[in-house]
Amino acid sequence: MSLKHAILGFLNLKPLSGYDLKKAFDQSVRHFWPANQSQIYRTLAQMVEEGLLEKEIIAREERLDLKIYQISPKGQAELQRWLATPLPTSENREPFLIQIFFGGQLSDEALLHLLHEQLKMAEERLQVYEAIYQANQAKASQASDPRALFLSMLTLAYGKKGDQALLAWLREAIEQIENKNYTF
Amino acid sequence: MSLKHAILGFLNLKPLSGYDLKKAFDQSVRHFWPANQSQIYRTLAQMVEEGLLEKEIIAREERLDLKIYQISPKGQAELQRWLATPLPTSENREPFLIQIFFGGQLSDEALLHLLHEQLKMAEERLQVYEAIYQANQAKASQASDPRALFLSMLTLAYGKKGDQALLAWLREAIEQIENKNYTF
DNA sequence: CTGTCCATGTAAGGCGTTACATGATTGT
DNA sequence: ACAATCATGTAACGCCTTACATGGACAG
Repeated sequence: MSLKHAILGFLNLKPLSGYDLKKAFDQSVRHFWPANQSQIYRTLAQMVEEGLLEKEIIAREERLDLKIYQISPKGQAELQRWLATPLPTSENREPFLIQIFFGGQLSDEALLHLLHEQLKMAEERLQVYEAIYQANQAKASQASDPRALFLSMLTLAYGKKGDQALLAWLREAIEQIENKNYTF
Repeated sequence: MSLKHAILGFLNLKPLSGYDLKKAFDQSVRHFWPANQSQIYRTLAQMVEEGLLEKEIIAREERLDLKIYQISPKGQAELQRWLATPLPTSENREPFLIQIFFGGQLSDEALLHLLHEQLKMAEERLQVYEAIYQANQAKASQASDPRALFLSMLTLAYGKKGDQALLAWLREAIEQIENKNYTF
């Protein structure tokens, strides 16, 4: 389960509450591993049971107890093991491609509409990636660990390259359909 | 649920048994929508209940009854509606990127090993795509519906472009890590 | 005083995977 | 004779999503 390992990855940097973890996901890995709140809490409980984490309960008057999770030695070992183990390709599902695949049953207009919508979304996503990229580039010179920063930025570069390829594909597809050029 | 709509897409071309459907998936859309056998049978039953399909039972002496599924008018309407409706971007999970993101906690060797394994897998996948592509190109001139064939081939082109982008990204990452060049 | 943030969780349901179960037919 | 293919399904489990539930602190 990758969610578990992503949590271990964050907690190995520093102890966090469930709430903080959710923010950490949303601010970084959500583009390739969205995590939802209720699932985080459930998984955290499970991981404590498995001995991967330790839970520290901080009582506060008049407020909910704050629960801080720390990685255990067993958790660190598991993280190291998992991080170094090559994974089989993840089988990604692309419902959009099902639409294209069966596009023979659709008019040119409907088809082009689908493609233009994808184009719009990919463009917007790419702009978001570029903005994050540049913001980090500005801070790069003061980074305490340039190698770690570089690696985290690699995941962004992956997103950018992927979107650029998608855009090129979409534009070509649109043009071919418009010209009724069905060669491939 | 996209599985349902993919099934509608196939059955709109011609009636099939559950077994045939599984083969249809495996021979075409599995790269962007793998479907597993038991799920197909369950979904088929569900779709009959919803009135999207009709089930014809063909008795055969001494063998299991053969069950052929046909799309109903309601199913055709639903397929048309779904095919023409733009979908939000599907959030794809990439466990491999989690490993890279937390790669700061890994040695260069371990990191390069991960990347090389991905490289190998992407190269193999790309070769498979190329082979399918060329096999279809050979048959393209006799196609009864060149537009439909073109569209199904578009999904393959998508896979190829995506893998090419992945390969470029991987090669660049490997080189940068080898040279300890952490710029981005 | 209204909304957003902080902070925790539970419950139900959906989609998908893995394992199990059965038995005839066809090809080597 | 043995394996692969044809052909159908059930059961259990896992991961994720959506909706629900609660309540203090703080900012405009």
